Amino acid sequence: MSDTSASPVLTKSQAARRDRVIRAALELGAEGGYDAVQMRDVATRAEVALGTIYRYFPSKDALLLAVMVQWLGDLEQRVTRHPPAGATTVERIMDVLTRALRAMDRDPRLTAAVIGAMTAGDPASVGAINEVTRAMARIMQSAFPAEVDPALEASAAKALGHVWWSATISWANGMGDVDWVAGELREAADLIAD
Amino acid sequence: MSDTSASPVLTKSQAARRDRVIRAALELGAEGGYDAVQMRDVATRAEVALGTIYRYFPSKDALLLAVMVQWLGDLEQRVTRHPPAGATTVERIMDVLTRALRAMDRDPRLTAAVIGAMTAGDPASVGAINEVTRAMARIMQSAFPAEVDPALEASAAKALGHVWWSATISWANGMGDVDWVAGELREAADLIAD
DNA sequence: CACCAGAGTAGAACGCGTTCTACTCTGGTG
DNA sequence: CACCAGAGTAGAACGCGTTCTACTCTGGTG
Repeated sequence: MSDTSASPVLTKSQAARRDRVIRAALELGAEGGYDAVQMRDVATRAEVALGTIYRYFPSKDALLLAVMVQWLGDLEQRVTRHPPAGATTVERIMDVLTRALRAMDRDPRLTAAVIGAMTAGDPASVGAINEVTRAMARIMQSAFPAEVDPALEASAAKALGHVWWSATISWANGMGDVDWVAGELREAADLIAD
Repeated sequence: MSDTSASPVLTKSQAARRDRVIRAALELGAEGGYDAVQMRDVATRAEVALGTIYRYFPSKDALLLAVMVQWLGDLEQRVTRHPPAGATTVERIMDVLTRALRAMDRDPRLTAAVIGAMTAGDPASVGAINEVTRAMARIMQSAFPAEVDPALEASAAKALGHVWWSATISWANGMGDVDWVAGELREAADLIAD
């Protein structure tokens, strides 16, 4: 699901190793942000040789992206289980986005680390980034009522996705807090969602 | 203009040195992108000691940001000299943005390098990033007719700025070409500009 | 069981951003 | 002119991502 390459199915102990590595990166990132995720430390904490990490992930950024993919998968599950609430489309959109924002705000250092990885332009990460983008779009679409013109809805979801993405990057770079991001999103949602 | 810190006014030879450094970074970036802008090479090409670069710019990213600030200053001047053309607001917006896009497309490696620097989350760069954002907003506002409600106009310009920024980052990361960015922008502009 | 491919390990090595050291040059002040 | 602060220089050194080397372990096949 998160592996676009022809992954030859991991053995149980391999999957466990991969998970340990992701968790170690996640913990270090939550504690100290991007710079604190040092590959030597990840290796130590995951009880794995440094070289082994590179067997599973082509780079530090790819590893952090894997963290994000897992995180987004969790969010999507939650949204599926608890569909967005609200009378108007704008309210429902804001409900979904606010949930995502809250989750990000819980581990700001980690989120910033992951966003940094996504925007670093590592060619090896393009696949993972696409996956993230699509997941975000799916999550957002669940906020639109069923009877809206699909083309228009896709446009609106895409535009809002851009606003989301841009504002989140700014936030990760230290300008404005979560409320600012929410404000930008609401302003755009008012403008766009008829 | 680009220095928020209390810069004690550069001497002529200092300004020249600073310019040589920026130009060297610009050239290397245009030739080979972010990775090709190596500080040792910048120093050599600018005929300056490695340490001297760090007297002017706190980091590689800050240096690349200075490149972008200069670039945007140029764009703003051009737009002021040749105001955006077009009968409708959407057309005028697209005119401005297309000009910026063309300029970016002329040096894709450099642009990607600069975008990479902007999204790297270096705290020392926040000032420069704010400056870039404001310049972009100013440039965009020149495309709106004078009689529009200023609050609405500001919202629209901000939202479009987000779309611009997000799409450009995606482009810099290798997904979609300039036409894709233009498409995303037009779609959003149609949606937003009444 | 004997064997082998290839996954994992410890740790050295490399590359490039950044910092530091020891020195020289420059341009303003008495 | 004598002097000094601090800007500039050459190059060593450091830190961390990434790669490489030489070796061991593991789990599947005859």
